[in-house]
Amino acid sequence: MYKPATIKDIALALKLSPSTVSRALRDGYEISTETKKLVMDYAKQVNYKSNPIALSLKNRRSYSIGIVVPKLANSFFSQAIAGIESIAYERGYHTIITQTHDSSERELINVNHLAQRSVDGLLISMSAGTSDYTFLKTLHDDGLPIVFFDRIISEIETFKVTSDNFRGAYNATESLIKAERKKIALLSNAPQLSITNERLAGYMSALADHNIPFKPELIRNCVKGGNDYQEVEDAVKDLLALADKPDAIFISSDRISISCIRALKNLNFDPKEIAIAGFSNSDVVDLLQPSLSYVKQKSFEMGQVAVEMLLRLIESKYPITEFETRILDTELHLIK
Amino acid sequence: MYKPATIKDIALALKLSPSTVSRALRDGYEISTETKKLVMDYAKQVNYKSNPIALSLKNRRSYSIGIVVPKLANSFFSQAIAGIESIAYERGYHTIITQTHDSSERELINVNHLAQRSVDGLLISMSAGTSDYTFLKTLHDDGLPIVFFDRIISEIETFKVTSDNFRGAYNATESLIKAERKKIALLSNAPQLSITNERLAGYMSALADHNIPFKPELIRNCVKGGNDYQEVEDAVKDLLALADKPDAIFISSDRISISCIRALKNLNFDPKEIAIAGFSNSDVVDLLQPSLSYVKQKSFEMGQVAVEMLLRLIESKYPITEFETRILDTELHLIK
DNA sequence: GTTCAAATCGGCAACGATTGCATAAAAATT
DNA sequence: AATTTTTATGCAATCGTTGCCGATTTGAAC
Repeated sequence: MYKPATIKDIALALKLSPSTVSRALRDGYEISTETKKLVMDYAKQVNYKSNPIALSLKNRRSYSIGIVVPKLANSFFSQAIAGIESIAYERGYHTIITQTHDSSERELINVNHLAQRSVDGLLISMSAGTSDYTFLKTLHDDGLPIVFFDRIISEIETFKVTSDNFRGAYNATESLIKAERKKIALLSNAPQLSITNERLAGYMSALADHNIPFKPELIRNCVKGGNDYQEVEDAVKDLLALADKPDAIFISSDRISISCIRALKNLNFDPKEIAIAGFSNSDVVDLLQPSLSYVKQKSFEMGQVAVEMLLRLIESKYPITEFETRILDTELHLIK
Repeated sequence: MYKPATIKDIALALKLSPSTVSRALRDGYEISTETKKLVMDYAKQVNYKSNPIALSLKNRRSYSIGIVVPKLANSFFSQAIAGIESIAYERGYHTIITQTHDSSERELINVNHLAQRSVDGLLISMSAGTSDYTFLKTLHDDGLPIVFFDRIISEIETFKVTSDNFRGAYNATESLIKAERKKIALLSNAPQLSITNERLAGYMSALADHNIPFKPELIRNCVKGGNDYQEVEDAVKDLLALADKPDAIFISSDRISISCIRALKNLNFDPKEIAIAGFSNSDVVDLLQPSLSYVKQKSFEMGQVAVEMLLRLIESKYPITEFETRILDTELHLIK
């Protein structure tokens, strides 16, 4: 049975009271130098480490923050987490990472687990499956600091950070137009996500600005967000079977972009026939064949911004009522 | 300030004692039906959830397990984590994921944090940078259940699970030989890792079995394990500048495989001139150009096996002294 | 010699939940 | 009516730590 040394053990061994040991370890002014040395030496000897669980219980502060993302296998999120950690560690906080696999049940469980494990705050990017936010609203109303990133929601007023999805989608779509493409299809993500709608708006706006009529029949929603390859392949097959076949596809999500590339390869389509552009933060996107022009989000920076907002909330002495939503711009990488 | 409802709050509101409330909530046989209903209804009303921190403190059991991996952005590890979660959740355990970025300092901090947060056990795949295992040995000797997966060590006796790295490397190397390649270079990982040496042995054995002389000058160690692209590009450039230039490269690590592909592309090498085969669990490896024959590990299964071993350790009533090291076979995917 | 203050240290309580033991009240038995 | 049994509930300790108050000792000042 794993049982680390406690203050009581030290007190017993040294015939002191637990309070004295505690103060000696924290270098309290009321303890004599000899006692301090005695305690500290013995503590080192038995490898004493203060128990954060007991401290959490007493202080309701844990110096750890919870992270909830849909999928770690998604490069965007692992990059954002790296950004979060880079700041959090520096400021003395630990991170506890959980993933939901885009399931709202899992999300509910993970969030509650983190909240009850007394994390000091929560960084969350919403799952595609979630439409009921009351569990988050309850926690937030009870005073748990929460910051949303990337997949944000409007139902809760707090700090948020996301990408300029509108402009990213606009630019990518425009790049296809400038490459002489006229019939640009859209492979879209789950419709309840903020990013889905912003990207759709960017796509439509680019079409409008270039006097290309918007055709709803060129849009396919992949509600499983690329977690299900077959759904994407079916959508692609469907699009390419249209009488008025599209000559380009804009893909509004990372995982769907990958699946679309695979579908085009499996269906043996000529890359010249179909141009593709899409959102992707994959670190190998430049090595993929067929190749993809891609919109890259500033994932690492987004993680950093999010955690800085959260620490502001956590460490503020007075309740904060003025919130900000930061929008980070995106980078368009063209590939001929 | 975030402050969820406690048993005391309920007791006060209902004019009962905390003990009665506790027993009513756990459906104790000694509590009258009316009292139970009263308590349960009120608990639901104020959204009462038992505080796992308090329980951890009392029971020294948290029903959560700690996971320590080098890098989440590495597909192998995110797949293994998914495997771990698939079993852990089913058995009522939570997971706490941390990454070390292959830094042994970070590893030490994360492991200690998890141990003190009273996880019931630890699943760990070692960082490339670690050579001193005393911190783990101390925890293990103190009774903390630990299971190693993938990057295992021999210094601590416990359950372990890894891939058949020898055979994977052997088969991949042999496939290059069968494709008429005679001068096969090796891009290798950090030498203190178990997997590095096993894969090196497989490579050498395949050469020997086919009467190809082993040439040390064809081996390059990338000690940063592909975390540093430049290191890999330099190694590749160096190999291709040899007078007796290799006609194939076997790459013994996931991240290095990707970097090597990028290097070959950046250096504009003719794919026909250099055949490559390597370990990779990337989910887009089949879409990469130049293409790669790859050895895929059973990552998901490995996570499942590891967590099952850990739960055996955790839930065993008596100390376990007979340990097992499971070896999972690998899959070779050939690409012409 | 008396009073007071500083220097050290111990004891108690509390954080939230559980549980063995004791106790109270009500019901059943004699 | 007295006693036992059943039923329901409260008390106190526990986990590890720390804040607060009180106690003791020592020395100095008057």
